[in-house]
Amino acid sequence: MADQLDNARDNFIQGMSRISSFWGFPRAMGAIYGAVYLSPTPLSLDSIVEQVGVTKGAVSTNVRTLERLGMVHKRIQLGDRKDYYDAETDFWKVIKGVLREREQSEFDLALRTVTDSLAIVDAASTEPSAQELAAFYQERMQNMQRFFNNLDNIVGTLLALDELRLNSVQRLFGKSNKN
Amino acid sequence: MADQLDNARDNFIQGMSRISSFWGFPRAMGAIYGAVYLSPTPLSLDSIVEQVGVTKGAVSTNVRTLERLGMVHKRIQLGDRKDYYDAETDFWKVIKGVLREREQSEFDLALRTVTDSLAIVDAASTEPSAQELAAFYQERMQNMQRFFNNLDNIVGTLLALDELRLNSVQRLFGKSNKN
DNA sequence: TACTTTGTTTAGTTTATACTAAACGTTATG
DNA sequence: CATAACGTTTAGTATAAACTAAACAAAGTA
Repeated sequence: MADQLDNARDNFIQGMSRISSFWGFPRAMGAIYGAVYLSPTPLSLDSIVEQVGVTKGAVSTNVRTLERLGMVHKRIQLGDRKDYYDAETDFWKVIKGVLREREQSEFDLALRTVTDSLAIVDAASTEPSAQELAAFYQERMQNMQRFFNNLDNIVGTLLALDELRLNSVQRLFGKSNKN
Repeated sequence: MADQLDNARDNFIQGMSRISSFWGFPRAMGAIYGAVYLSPTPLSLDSIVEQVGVTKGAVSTNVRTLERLGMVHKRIQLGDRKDYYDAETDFWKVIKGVLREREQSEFDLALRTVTDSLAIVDAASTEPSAQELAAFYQERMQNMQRFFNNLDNIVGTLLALDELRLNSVQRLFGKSNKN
């Protein structure tokens, strides 16, 4: 029966919203993705409002970030002023989108923080009185800096490879989610 | 001069607290790790309070979760009632700890959510009227389920390999952060 | 031109949560 | 036994962020 399916869909949407919130995104964002993901046809903004149960404003902003992350795609239809959205079903792409976002925004800010602090230590390291402490700070900070650099390179490489359609992650782990 | 070093340390601590908050952890947690990480000797709870500038209660709770994640280690000294903490400096271990925490807690809850929804659909799939929609739901949900399973296996494998001291990630990408 | 229909923006409210302040339990010590 | 030294717990507060409600802009239509 159809209400059973609705039941399943609601349950799924609720789960997605929980996962979303767990990974630091708004609850509504996951819910919206869940609704779009379970729709056979692209959904209009109002349909999403209806299915998810949040206001138009919330859907508007959240669907925009979803599109920026590449998790949904806007489909415009000729002669129809509404915007329709369907879901990205390649989850590696989804992860890639999230990684890219975080990479750019605050990922190398971590690096910059460490580099800045290190520069301050370097400037003070000539003073003999606190020399051993300065050396210790330098060692620790350099270790962290190295690590962040490595991580940055790894992520950057993965993204770049994927850009070349080689899709390294799938190669590494066996792509069992192609559709 | 020493206040220059203090300056560098404060800057570093502040940066760590920002990174922490960005990844969904309390700000104080990152700050505490930063303070401990930059200390040549294990720090008592009160020293942390002094350096970070939050209350004892906050340090108490945050340092406990830090220890659960394996990011700091408690060092007790004979004849001293205070607890001392030093930092885990192997950042792969740190990541491993965070991954393990998230893996256990809410990671397979995601899986369970999808599985549950799928079960509901399966139960309703005998009804002929909504058959094609049910089939669509099944396909989508199964795809996601497969993906989560793969991801779970990958993470589990990496953790298990690391458990065997093979430290697969370092092998894969070249370990330049050994100390 | 006036009126709909769509999506966006904004001001205000709600909510979750990290943190503070202080009480508390426990164990040592005079 | 009383007091002190630690760490934990709890009740309350502050704050950040997501969401609501409503005004708004844009662009088509009568």
